[in-house]
Amino acid sequence: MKSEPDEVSVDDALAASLQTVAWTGVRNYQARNFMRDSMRIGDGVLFYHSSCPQPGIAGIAEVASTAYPDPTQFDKKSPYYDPQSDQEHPRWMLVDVKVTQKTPLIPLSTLREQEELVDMILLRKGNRLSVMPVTTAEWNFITKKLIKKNG
DNA sequence: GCCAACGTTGGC
DNA sequence: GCCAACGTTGGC
Repeated sequence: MKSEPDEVSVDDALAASLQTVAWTGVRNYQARNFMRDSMRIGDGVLFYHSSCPQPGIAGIAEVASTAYPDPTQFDKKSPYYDPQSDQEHPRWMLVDVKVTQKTPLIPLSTLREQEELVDMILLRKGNRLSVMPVTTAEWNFITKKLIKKNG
């Protein structure tokens, strides 16, 4: 899951109550569908920092809620306000995300060097999804091989 | 700031 | 249903 650290970084999430943040602002149907249809509480999440000086994986998190309507779509003062959505039929859904571990940053350039990750959706040319699935093999490689356990 | 790639919109 | 125009994403 991608977040711009200027908006919500791993540190911001760790500082939040229960180290949990609502994943507001997703306004892409495919990304929404992944949250709405494919996520289960406890699923692992790679917390990715995008649109910043050092894009890359910055932490490990987990899905902390089932999907529910993104409140910012109804907030006229929010940059994510969507006048075409309505309370009875919310267009945008989100999940809560709980950060469990801040990791040393794994830069995008490092991810691209890994033979095991050539098929990652995140790394596909032109990919613009902010929420996308990770395979078990990719997850294991990243969390067990790339992320050095401290100590 | 640039620009490739993509998603959405809307006329037809 | 097609597709041009437009707006956005996001790395560089």
